[in-house]
Amino acid sequence: MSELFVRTLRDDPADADVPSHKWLVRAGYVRRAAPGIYSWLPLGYRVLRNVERIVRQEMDAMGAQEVHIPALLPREPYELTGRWSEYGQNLFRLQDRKGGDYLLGPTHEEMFALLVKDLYSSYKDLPLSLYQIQTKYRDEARPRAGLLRGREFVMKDSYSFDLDDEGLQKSYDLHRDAYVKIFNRLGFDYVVVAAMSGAMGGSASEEFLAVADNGEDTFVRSPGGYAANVEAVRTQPPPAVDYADAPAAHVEDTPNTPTIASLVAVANEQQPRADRPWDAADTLKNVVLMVTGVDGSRTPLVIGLPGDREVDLKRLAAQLEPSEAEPFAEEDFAAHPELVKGYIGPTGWGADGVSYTALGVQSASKILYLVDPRVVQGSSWITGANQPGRHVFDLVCGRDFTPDGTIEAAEVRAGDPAPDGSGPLELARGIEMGHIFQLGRKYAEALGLKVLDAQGKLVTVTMGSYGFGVSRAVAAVAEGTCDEKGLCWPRELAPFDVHVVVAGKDRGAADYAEDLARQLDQAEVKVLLDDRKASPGVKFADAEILGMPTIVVVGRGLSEGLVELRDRRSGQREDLPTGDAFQAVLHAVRTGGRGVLTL
RNA sequence: CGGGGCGUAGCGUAGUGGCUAGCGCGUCUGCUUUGGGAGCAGAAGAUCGCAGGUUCGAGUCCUGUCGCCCCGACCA
Repeated sequence: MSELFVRTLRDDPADADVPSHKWLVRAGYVRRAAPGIYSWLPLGYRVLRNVERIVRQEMDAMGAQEVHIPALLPREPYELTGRWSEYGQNLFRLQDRKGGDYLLGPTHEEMFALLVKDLYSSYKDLPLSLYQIQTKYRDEARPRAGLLRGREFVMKDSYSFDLDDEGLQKSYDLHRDAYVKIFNRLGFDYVVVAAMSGAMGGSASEEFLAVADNGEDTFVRSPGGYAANVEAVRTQPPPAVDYADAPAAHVEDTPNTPTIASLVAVANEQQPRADRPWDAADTLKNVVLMVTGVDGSRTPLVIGLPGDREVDLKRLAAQLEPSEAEPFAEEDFAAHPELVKGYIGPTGWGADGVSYTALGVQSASKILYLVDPRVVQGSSWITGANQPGRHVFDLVCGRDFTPDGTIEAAEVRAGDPAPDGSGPLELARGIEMGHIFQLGRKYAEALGLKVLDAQGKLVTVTMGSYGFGVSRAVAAVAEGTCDEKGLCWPRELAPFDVHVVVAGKDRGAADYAEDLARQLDQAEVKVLLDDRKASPGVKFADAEILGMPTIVVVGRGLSEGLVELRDRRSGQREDLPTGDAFQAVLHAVRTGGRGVLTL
């Protein structure tokens, strides 16, 4: 270790907030090179390669073949699929000396599809799964948390190519199984959730999340086994209501009720219900947003949802992808006088003769109106009358107004029912570690990837896309396993199996430790030997920060013929006769034991 | 891209417009020490993020810019 290129820090770096970032820097595993860009030092790089090794083994085992596509890519393929513009600001673009456009690959669907198109042309060539472990580049708006969200990161991405949907399902399942194996070996708490496919397009997709309190994703799960990213949760709509006997809609003066709370209070005062007081869930809140399309077009969107729910902008964004939504600004309201802030109602209804035309406002600009799935046919609401200080009561969906459709934009709350009836949902946080998609034919179509089928007909190939964050996994595992003393690697990922600390000053300790290290090395155990001339306290602290699973202390016990074996995770210590140390360490390493093992 | 906080040596930090920018850790040399981040003596290491400006004088004030962290919109 006197030769290892590492320097541990005694203080927490000021810019590190999350534990994995803090410890990876303090332990000398990585150093920041630029915003969201990190250099791997010897210890960190060993962990990274260990993750890669596991991924390679499992990908190879499922029959995928490894290739390597450049990170520096030409513009054209991304132009063909529209992603040159869809990826927007997140794409690193550059030009060569002739002014030709290039990009640093954020993901490689296009290149893989073109590669297969280039070489294969028959159904007999399929199915095929290719993968690579490659550096990806995304110019993130906000890199954060060290390795967890960088602008340069290492990803394993694979792609499957099949003739039909059945084949795609099979390839998808194979990948899913391989992912389960990978995640089990990485040794951390994870959950597989239903996901939105986002910018990738395509249909079915699932995410593998590392369960972590400071993860960026929120997911739900039910006692019955339902699990989904909140973005992908499908609301269980209540049954439609028979409104044959519902009272007619009527507009009432409700002065000074721009908020749901003030509206409910006034409603209870002026229009009390016979059976129970009004509450927020009786109101229909209409939220206006400005949606910006990929082409830069801006269109307003009104979303109607029960008044006791907020719009979850993250969920909404996932539905609108790749368009982006932002709250309606004051100038937007000025440009749309038909939308009366605080008193917005569903468009197109005609109760009591009140309508846009009746208000003397041109309704030529029909605004898209989408509702939460809870706003079902026949449900009755208190909602804005599109006039300041007035609301409509008993406004019935399907009778008095007809939404243009539904949208999953309302916040998901703990206790909401799971869509499959498997019980109330619980919310938790996670780090997205892997994402598998059934892409379908979007890319194959755009790029003309077709093969001849058994009948000699050209058919478009269907694709799957499977990502795994390799460098993120290093951080996520560190995040999930570290403790108050430092890193604490699981066996398969640790840079070294054993950390031998020479704690005695006499020559004998150093000699014994070196000898033990040599023996272990010959037995193919990876040993880190701390032979530095430093005080024992320094060495113990460093051993804990660096986080090798097994620590051997050669020191004061040596005079009595004893060395100490420590387990980093549990902190268990045990004195062993010097003659047994080699076998004991070997046993601990080979059994993957978490505890100290005796002979 | 919005809101908030912050940039001083490898790390952590102090610094009322006024002298040669201070301290701790780490690093180097020497001696002593060696089971929980040792002691003494000495040394090296900073264009105070960058660029302008105000001023007799700027780490300190102003403007811009870059970067960092946190909170919101995106993803492995």
